[in-house]
Amino acid sequence: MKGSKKENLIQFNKQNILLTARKLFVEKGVYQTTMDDIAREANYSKSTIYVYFKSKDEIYNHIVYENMNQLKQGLEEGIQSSSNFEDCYYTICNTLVSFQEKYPLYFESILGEISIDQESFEKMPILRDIYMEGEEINKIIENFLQNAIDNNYIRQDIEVMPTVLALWASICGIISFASKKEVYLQADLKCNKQKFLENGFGLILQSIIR
Amino acid sequence: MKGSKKENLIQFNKQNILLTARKLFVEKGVYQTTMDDIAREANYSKSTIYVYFKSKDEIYNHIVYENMNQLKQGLEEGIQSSSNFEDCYYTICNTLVSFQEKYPLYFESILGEISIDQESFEKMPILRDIYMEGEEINKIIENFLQNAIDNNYIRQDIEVMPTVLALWASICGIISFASKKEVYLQADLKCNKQKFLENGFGLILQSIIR
DNA sequence: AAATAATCGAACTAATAGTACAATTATAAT
DNA sequence: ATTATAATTGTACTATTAGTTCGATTATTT
Repeated sequence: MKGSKKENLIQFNKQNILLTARKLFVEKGVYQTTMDDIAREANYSKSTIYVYFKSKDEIYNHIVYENMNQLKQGLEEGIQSSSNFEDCYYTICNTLVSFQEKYPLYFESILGEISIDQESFEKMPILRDIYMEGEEINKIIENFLQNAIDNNYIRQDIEVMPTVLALWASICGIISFASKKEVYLQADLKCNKQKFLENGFGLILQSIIR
Repeated sequence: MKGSKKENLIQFNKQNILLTARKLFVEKGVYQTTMDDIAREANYSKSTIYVYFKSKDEIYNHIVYENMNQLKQGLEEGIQSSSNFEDCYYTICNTLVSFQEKYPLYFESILGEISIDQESFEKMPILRDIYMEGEEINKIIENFLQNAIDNNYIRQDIEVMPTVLALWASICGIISFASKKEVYLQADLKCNKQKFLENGFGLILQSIIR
């Protein structure tokens, strides 16, 4: 079944639609992009769009999934190419920053407005993929932290999993804030985004370091 | 002008509408609540609703403002009734948690999806009030941190303002995460929300403590 | 009682997600 | 080459809802 000519065509069409949606979502915003827009721009009729995707939401979530996958790869590569603990920590942070800058629309979604109940999974299977991709990203950070503990780079008294998630939540919180309040930081605080981020990441690092 | 019988009546009607909207937003969700719903439930005609508020968004933002005001008061009271630095820190955290639990719909908005440009302020004056209320909340946290530095409770090498905001962003990030992923924390991690929060707040505290 | 202001109601526009389905076109099988 | 099958299209449709319009009605003030 897979790899057949037919299956390939289906995937090709899906990708076409997703690419167009991606482009339009960035250009005009998700809400302002209509299904008619996507159909016109991708050169399909609206009916055909609905053959490939059940709803606009499903299109959106497919893009979220692709982005998560990309983020996961970015994290893996970044971690592998890092030489020491601190380097690795900042690489993870910066990968997240780059991701937020590249896909500001999707960053929040990736942080987890995603439901994890069976019913949603059945209604929209891509949600399960998103969930699983999230799990894998967690594991990556978990490994990083466990490694740091084993090698005595950081405090020995921490519980790995809750700390992984708290770290993740804090770092994402800081990135999200920096992005939303960039103008404010610059104007009222004379503190540019980059400096704010470095300061924030440094602070978080202090919380786990030996 | 203010305090006149007429002005009072206007305020009374506005409050009526806001209270109804508040109730319906919680009951059915913001998006699922229509202007017709609000009009019917509040016993005004739709036309009258539009006399008092220019749009649904304006209604929403008025509620956000009221909530921010409440949060500010909560923070002020909490801080005043705290006896020492750590107590105060956790009081601030818990005030935020309570707030998120009481108004989950509005928590994210309060963290700052609010624009701060002149144009938005002119189109919808309540946005300026929201902005200013945010500034005051910042000041409260700033005072708390400055105090702690002065009294040598925490590290002396900290730049106050960026740290205030990084703290705020981290704590809110953790709260937001805990709320969105409560089911996941419980099911997959056997870690209840309360424990996760305590752990997370403790971590953040480590980052500023002496 | 007349003038003014607030409110109402009901019909309207415009936008858009999603559907229905018959007509058309491309692809595959015989 | 012809037929059967599948994919695609176009068009018109439903349903929902934010926001508008405006003449009629009701309440308040003078």
